[in-house]
This record gives sequence, structure tokens and C-alpha cells, in this order.
Amino acid sequence: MKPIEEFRYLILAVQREGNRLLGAALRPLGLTPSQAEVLRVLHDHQPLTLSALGRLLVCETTASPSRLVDRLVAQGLVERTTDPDDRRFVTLTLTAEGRRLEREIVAIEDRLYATLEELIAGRSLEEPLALLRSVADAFPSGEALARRRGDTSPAG
Amino acid sequence: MKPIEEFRYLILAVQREGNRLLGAALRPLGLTPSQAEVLRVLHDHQPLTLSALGRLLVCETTASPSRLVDRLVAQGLVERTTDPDDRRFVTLTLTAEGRRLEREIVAIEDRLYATLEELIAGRSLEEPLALLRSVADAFPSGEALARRRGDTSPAG
DNA sequence: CGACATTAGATGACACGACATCTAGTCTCG
DNA sequence: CGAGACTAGATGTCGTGTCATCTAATGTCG
Repeated sequence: MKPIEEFRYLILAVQREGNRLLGAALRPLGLTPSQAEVLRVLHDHQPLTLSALGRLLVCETTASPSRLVDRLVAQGLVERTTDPDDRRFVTLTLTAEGRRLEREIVAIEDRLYATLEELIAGRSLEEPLALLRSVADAFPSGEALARRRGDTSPAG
Repeated sequence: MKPIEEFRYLILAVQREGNRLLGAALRPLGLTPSQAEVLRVLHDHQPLTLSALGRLLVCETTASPSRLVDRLVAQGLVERTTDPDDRRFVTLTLTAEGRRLEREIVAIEDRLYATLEELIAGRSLEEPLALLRSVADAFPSGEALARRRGDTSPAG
């Protein structure tokens, strides 16, 4: 197996298993990893339109995340209002319950990161990060991440 | 953003975009990336039972890949026969058409790898591979990959 | 042999994720 | 103002990916 091929499958494996872990940890909140990403991004950047949200999400890179947001609205975590100045736009904000869950998500993600750090066992992330950035930056979802790289929410 | 958090999102971004590229390249064959993985694994390891196939797949890590295989059978690429000695087991083999498509998949994947190598621009894969392995090996899909690491099919 | 556990696989349910298409609001320009 | 382009978002469809449950075949042990 070529190194680059192993790389591809390792990326797939790590993404899948990480997502499964996160999904299991989020289940008590009734949230999926994608929904959690929306709440995190809204917390840091609200108010956002649907397409602006889409440009900040790593998941859901193509279409606008209508249906992803639908479920959060249905759960009472996100408020969706039509912009009166241009009724094509939708404005998204967190509800009080959404803000509360966002804080819980941060705590859950921190525990996941601690687990990952253990598996990594002190290896440096520098070279892997540089390599992954060089691939991701060529694509929309990598750009989405680049936009969020400066986010500051150290104390939740 | 913490390094480990950026790492998580970069993994997600690279996996997603890579999958999209591969999906687009496979579309003319009428195959998805997951279906392509099944054909590749069957080529190298057939005959396989459903659960043995599942243990070699990085995608579809939990349940047995019944429905994934269903579509390949429906397309005439895989043959599914009941083991006469133990009728719980199903034996999977490639059809002639399945073998033909498998060779095309190899060519398409090689082109994807060439694209990735360009983006990587000469960076070493060694440290990233070691890091990813240390995470993946803790999980079933990482074990699946470890089982395939020795696969030899240099000439298709 | 017969109840019961075990096992392989199938299936139902739900949320994505990607693509294509559709609708409705706004803008441009005559 | 009005036709057509443009834009934001909604929606239909399909194939996963995951969890839970179900069915059917085999094995175990009395």
C-alpha cells in the first residue's frame, strides 16, 4: 500500500471514529456532531445568515445548511427570522437554551480532545497540521476553517 | 483555536473534500467511494463473507455492510451466494464486470493520489502517518486498515 | 430430541452529505 | 413600470453511516 493511499484511509478512519466518539458523547444532549458545530459557530459569530453560516462550517460544504438548521429550530435552540430589509435572507441566532447547550458542547469536546491527546501520546502536531492545512486550504471547507482559525472563546 | 481542535476539523475537511473529489471521479462508473472500496477489497481478498468484508472496510465500521453490497449485486458487480455448509454465511465474489471496474477504480484512485501529492508539495508523510496510525489503531476501522496494510497488488 | 444461547445477516429508523432543481425576493436596465 | 438576470434559500432524491431490532441458522447442553 502506497503511503499516500494509507494516508487517505487513515484520514477516513480517524474522521469516522472521532465522529462516532463525539456522537456518543453528544447523544445525551440530543445533538449530532454537525448540529454541535452549528451551535459553536453561531455562538462565536451570530447573527449569521444561512449562507454565511455555510461558509463557516466544515461539515456541509456544498449546499446551504437549511435542513441542518431546521432541526435546531425545531428543537428550540436556534431562532430563524426573515431579514425585513431583504426578505431573501434569514437571520440565525441562538436561543437561551441554544447558548446553554453550546457551553455543554464545549465541555464535551474538551473531553474528546483529552482522549485524543492521550492516543497521540506526546507526538508533535506541527508537521501533521502543516500537511493537512496544505491540502485543506485548496478547498472550501478548508477555507471555512481558515476563517475560524482566529476565533477567540478561551473561557467559553 | 487549540491545535488539537484544528486537527479535528482539518481531518474532517480533508476527508470530506477528498471524498467529494473521488466521488466526482467515480461518477462516470456509476460508483460511490464506499462501493469502490468494497470492489478493491474483494479483488484483493475474495471470497469473503459479509462480516469478513466488514472487518476489512474502513468505511462502514459498525454493522455488516448488507445494503452497501446489495447495490453492487443489483449492478451485477458482485455475486452473493449462500454458503451451503452454514447457511447463515454469505459468500461474496466479484463478477467479470466487477473485476473490470476494479481496474478502472485503481486508475482513478492513482490520479487522485497524484493530485494530493501535488497539494502536499513534497512534505514528508512520515510523521503525519505515524500520528494518524497512533489514533486509528485504537479503533476498529484502524484495525481494518492494519489488516490491509500488507496487501500486494502492484500491477492491479 | 428440545429449550436456549449464539451467530450472520437483514431491516427499520433517522440524520447527514452531495447533487440537482425549484421558488421567491431583489436588482438591472430598457 | 416590466422582462429577465441574479441571489438566498427550500426541497426532492439518493446513498451512506449509525443505532436498534429482527429473523433465521447453528451450536450447546440438559
